Amino acid sequence: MKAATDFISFLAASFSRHRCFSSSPPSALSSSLPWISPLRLSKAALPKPDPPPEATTASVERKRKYISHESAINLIKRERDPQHALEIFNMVEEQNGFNHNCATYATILDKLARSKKFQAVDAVLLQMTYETCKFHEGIFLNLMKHFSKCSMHERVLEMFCTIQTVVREKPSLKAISTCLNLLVESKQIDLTQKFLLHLRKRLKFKPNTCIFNILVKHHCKNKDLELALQVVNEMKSSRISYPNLITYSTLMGGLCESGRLKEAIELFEEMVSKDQVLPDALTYNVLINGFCHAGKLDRARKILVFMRNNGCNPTIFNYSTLMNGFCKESRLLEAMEVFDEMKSFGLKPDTVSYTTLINCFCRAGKIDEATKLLEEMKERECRADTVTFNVLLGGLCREGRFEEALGMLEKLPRDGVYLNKASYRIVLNFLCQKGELSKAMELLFLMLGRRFLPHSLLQMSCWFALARLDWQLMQLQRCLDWWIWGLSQNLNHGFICWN
DNA sequence: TTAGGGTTAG
Repeated sequence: MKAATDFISFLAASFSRHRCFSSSPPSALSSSLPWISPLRLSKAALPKPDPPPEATTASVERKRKYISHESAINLIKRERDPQHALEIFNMVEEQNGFNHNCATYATILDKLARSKKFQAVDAVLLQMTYETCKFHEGIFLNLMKHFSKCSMHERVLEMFCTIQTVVREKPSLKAISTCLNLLVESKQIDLTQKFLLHLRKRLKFKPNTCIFNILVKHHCKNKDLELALQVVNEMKSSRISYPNLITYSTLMGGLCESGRLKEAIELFEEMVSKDQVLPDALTYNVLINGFCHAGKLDRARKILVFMRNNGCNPTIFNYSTLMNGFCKESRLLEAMEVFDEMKSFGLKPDTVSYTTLINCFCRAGKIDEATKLLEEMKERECRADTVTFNVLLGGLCREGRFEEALGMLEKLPRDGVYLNKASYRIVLNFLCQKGELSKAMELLFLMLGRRFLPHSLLQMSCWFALARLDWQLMQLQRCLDWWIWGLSQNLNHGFICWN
C-alpha cells in the first residue's frame, strides 16, 4: 500500500506543471466530490504539454521510476478508490513513450464497472475508439457481466454490438453465448428475442450445442416446453450441434418443473439407451428434485441406490435435495437419516446441507436442536452464512422467541456476520403479525441505525394508530422525518436499503 | 466465468 501512496505523491508532484484533466486537482485525491470522468479523448486531440525541463535531479528520478504496464495494472488493481484508480490510469499515460494497451484498459474498466462507475466506463470506452492498439473481446464480455449484474440489460446488448466496432472482428461464438445466456438468465424475454433476431439478420453463423442449450433453457424458463422440444429436435438433425448431457438435463429440468415427470423419465431413458449418453450426478439431481416436488419421496430416495449401482456416486447436492424434499413434507426423521447416510459415505456436509437440516428442525419447532447443529458447524469449521441465520431467525420467531431473535440481530453484525434485508424483514414481519409493536419499534431503531429502511413502515404506522399507541406513532413520525432530512442533506442517499 | 443441480425471505 505504501508503494502505491508513494507513487501517487510522486506523480501528483510531477504533474503539477502539466495540464490537469481531472475533475479535481491531482494532489487533492478526494473521493467525496461528485463523480465526473477526468478522461480526455485522445493524446492527439489535445494541446501538447509544456516542453520537458532541462535534465535535473528530479527528472532523472522520474526516469528511474518509470511505470511499466504491468506495474500500472497492479497499482490500479490494488487501489480501492475507483477515482484514484482512474487518476493512476491517466497519470501513467503522461510518461514519455507510454501508451495504454488492451490489458491496462481491461483493468481500469473492470475496476470502474465493479464500483458501478458507469459514466466513467463510458468515457474510457470512448477513449478506446481513438486508440490504435488491438483490443480483445474479453473486455466487453466482462462489461456485459457487470451490466447484467446491475440489471442494465439494454447495455449488455450494447456491449455486444460494440465488439465489432472496437475489436474490429466479428463476435465469437463465446461472445454470442455469453450475451444470450445473460439475457436468458435475467429473464429478459423481449431483449432475448431482439438479440436472436439480430443474430439471424446480421451475423450469419451456425449455432453450436452450447448456444442451442441456452435456447432450450430459455424456452424452459418461459414454460414453453413444446418450443424447447422443437429446438432439441432441430439439434438432432445437425451433426455439429447434437444434443449432449447438458441439453438433456436442461430439458428434463424443464419437464419436471412443469409437472411432466413421466416425460422427463422417458427422456432420461432415451438419452441412455438411444443416444448412449451417460448421466452424471447433476442429471440425477434433476430427477431427484422432480420426484421430491411431485411428492414421490421414496422413489427419489431409490435414485441414490440406483446411482451407486450404476457407478455414479451421489454428491452432497443429491443428499441436500433429498433432505429438502423430506423437510418440505415434515418427515424430519428421514431427513436426519439421509444426513447421517451422507456422512457415513465420507461426504462432508457443506453450508447448504447444514442449512437444509437446520430448516427441517426449525419448521418442526425444534429450535434447540437447530442451534446444536449450528454449534456442530462451528466445530467442523463449516461457516454459517446469511441464509443459515435467516432460517434460524424465522424459526425463533415462529416459536415466539422474539427476544432471542432480536438479540441475534443485534449481536451478529458485531461478530462479523453479514445480515441482509431479509434478516430484518423476517423478524419485523413476525413482530407486526403478532402485535409485538414495542419490539417492532426497537427493531426499527436498530435497522435505521444500520441504514435499513423497512418496507412496512406505512403498515406499522397503521397498526400503531389502530392500537392508539400515540407515543410509538410519534416515534415513527420522527424516524421518517429523520430519514427525509437525511435525504435532503444527501447524507443517506444511496446507502439506505429499502427492506 | 460460453450451456445443466441443492438452503431462507418475498
